[in-house]
Amino acid sequence: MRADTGDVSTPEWVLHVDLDEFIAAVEVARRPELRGRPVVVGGSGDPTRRGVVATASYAAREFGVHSGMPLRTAARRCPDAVFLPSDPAAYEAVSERVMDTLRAFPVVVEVLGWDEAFLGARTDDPEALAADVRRAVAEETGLSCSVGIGDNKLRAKIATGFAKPAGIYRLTRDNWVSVMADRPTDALWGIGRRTAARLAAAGLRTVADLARADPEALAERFGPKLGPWYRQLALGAGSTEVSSAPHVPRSRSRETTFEQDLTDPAMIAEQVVLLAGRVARDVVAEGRPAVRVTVKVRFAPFLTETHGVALPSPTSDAEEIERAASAVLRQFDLDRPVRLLGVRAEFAPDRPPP
DNA sequence: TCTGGGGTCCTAGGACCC
DNA sequence: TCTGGGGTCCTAGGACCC
Repeated sequence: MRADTGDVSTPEWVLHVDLDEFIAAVEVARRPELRGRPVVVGGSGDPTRRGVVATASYAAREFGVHSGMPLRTAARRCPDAVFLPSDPAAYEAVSERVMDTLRAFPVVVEVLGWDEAFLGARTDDPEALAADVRRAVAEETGLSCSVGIGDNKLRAKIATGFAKPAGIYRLTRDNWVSVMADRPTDALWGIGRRTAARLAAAGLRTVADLARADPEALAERFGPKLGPWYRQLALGAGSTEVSSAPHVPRSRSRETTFEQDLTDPAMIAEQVVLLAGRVARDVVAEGRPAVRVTVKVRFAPFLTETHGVALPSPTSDAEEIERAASAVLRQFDLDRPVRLLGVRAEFAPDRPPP
């Protein structure tokens, strides 16, 4: 086993641990007077400005406030909510403590984001392990989490939805059909609103419909990989490999939505250079050179275009990345107001072993 | 629902080559 | 020479996720 690949286990059980209302819970932990109140975290914390909800506390969700909703809408639905700005550094720090708590168990921990992880475990009693995990996380961090137990990652992940809040739920081949068959296809992890609508247009509304569909017809309609994969999701099939290997990023990006749309080309060009500079610092920190630079422009009202270039040679040099981004910007027709600018650097893909 | 920011992966079409 | 077919690479866009 090489140190940089981490542990890979093929476990008897996959547990999916997901913190309850994570970002809101972190904020409440440092402002105890907010406990039980509707709390909405996102953007600058000012609901009159552009931004969306990162996390709403359960009290705020009762008013119909949810992640991704514009802050303005959230304020309309729940005028008494406390609005707070996002503080990524704080969430990162708490997340680290949670993950360390999980790593203290005899399991393989695969981090999925700030507030989620898969655990690969060999145990006769996954419910007891899940309860121990919930207790340890609460003791070490004061936070509540929910745990999905599955015989693969897909089922564990979906199980967590049924466990929330503050619970434990087991979803395996034994109860997959009885629990999932009649649910809409977007109950599956990987099928969202748009794909669910396209599937419905093909007569496939439920998980059972999709499980019965012909893979070749799905490939024809949805693509050679995606079509058959959707059916595998409906069957509850998924990977059982849980890996603690550190994530190797494919790209780094920075983007900004402006409070007021930009129309002055000089100002747009200046912002692209600033974003490219931030990306270049991220590239240097990553320690691998960029091979491609892409610029994203979102025009008012909400039309997004991207253009990119392969760099002449891999580089981490800020001036080269800024120059590339500026050159790419010239590919756009900047004849409409711009609400968002973004710059992304891509790294070389992993080389296959010789 | 007037729609953030940071990512990943897949698809389709055109270019290019033999 | 009005014209095949397949493979691969590149690019833009879309969908999804947290």
